[in-house]
Amino acid sequence: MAADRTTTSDGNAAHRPPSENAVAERDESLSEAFLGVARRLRSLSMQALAPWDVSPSHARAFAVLMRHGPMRLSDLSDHLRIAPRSATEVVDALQERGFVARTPDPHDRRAVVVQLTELGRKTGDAVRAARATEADRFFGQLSATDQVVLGRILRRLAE
Amino acid sequence: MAADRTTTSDGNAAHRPPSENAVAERDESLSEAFLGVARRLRSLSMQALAPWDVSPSHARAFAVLMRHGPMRLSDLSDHLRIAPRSATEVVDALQERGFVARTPDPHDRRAVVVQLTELGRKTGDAVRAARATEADRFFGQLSATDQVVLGRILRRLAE
DNA sequence: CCTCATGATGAGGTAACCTCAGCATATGCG
DNA sequence: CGCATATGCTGAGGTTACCTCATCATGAGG
Repeated sequence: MAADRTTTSDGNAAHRPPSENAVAERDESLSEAFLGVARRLRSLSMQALAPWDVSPSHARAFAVLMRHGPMRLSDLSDHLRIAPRSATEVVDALQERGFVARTPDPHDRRAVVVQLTELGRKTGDAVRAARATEADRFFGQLSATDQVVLGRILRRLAE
Repeated sequence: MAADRTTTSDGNAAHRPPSENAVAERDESLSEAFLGVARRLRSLSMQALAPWDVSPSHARAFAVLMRHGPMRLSDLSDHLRIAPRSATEVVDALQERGFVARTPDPHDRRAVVVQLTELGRKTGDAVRAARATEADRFFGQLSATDQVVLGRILRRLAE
C-alpha cells in the first residue's frame, strides 16, 4: 500500500478546528501543558512532512540513519528508544516508500542491516530541511535565550 | 468491558527496556527532544494513573469537569481541544467506569450534559493527587526556577 | 552436540486522535 | 406556520505510534 495517500488528502485534522472558540484551560498543570504542546507539535510536524508521505516517527529514523549510516535493525531500535518490533514497523514503512533497503548482515545471518537508498538520502535531506523550517516557526515564537533554556531543560528531562 | 484490566498487568512498557543500552541521540533537534520527553511523560503518567484504570486523556477530562462543573459534551471537547466525536469516546470510557453520568440538557434536547458522579468526584481527587505527585517527581529534576520558566515557555508555545 | 541467548517478525492489542454519515433537534426566514 | 439549514451527538471506520507474546532461525558456550 506504499504511497497510497487516499486518506492523506489533507492529512488528519492538521490543527484543531473543533468549534471556533478554543476555550482551553489557562491553569493547567505542567504535565498537561507539556502534553498539550507536544500534541500540537506532532500535528504541525505531520503537516510539514506530509508532502513526502513521511510521519514524525519516520523522520526520526531518517535522522538516525543519516547521522550514523547503515545499522542493524536492533541498533536502530536502541537509537529510537522503541522496541525492536516497533523498529521493524518503521523500517517496513520506509522500505515500502523506497527510502531504505534491508540487507543481510554479513557477520550474523539472523540480523538485518538497514540502509538508506539513493532516494532515501535525497528525501532525508528534504525532510531534514522541512523539519528545521517547521521547528523554526514553532520554536521561533520563543526568544533565542528561551530556546537555549528549553533545550537544556529537555535534555535534563530526557534523563 | 469497563474495568477489564486483563492487559493492564504492568501497563504497557512503562518505560523503555529495549536492549539495556539506551544509545539514544545526544544532538537531537528541539522537536525531537520535545516529543521524546513527551513520550516518556505520557508513559509515566499512565503508570501513575493505572491504579484507577484511568489514562492521561481521561485525567484531562476529569480536571476540566472538576474545575468547571457539569457541561455539554461539545463544551468539554472545546476545553480539551479535541473533536466532539473524540470527547464522546472519553465520556464513554469515564461513564463505563462510573465516573461521569450523561444527562439530557433541559434547554436543548439534542445536547448531553456530562457531570461527575459521586465516585467520579472522589476518584477525581485521587487522580489529581497522583498526577501532582508524579509531576513533582518528573519535573522535580528541574530547579524551581526552571520549572517556572518551563511553564512560561509552554504557555507561550500553546499560543 | 545440545542448550540457551539473541535478531527479526507474525499476530494481535492499546491509546488517542481523526473524518464522514446519519439522525434528532433547534432556528431563522419567507 | 413550514421548511431549509445549522448544530449536537454518535456509529462506522481509519491513522499513528507504540506494545507484548510467540515463533523461527541462527549464534555461542559448555
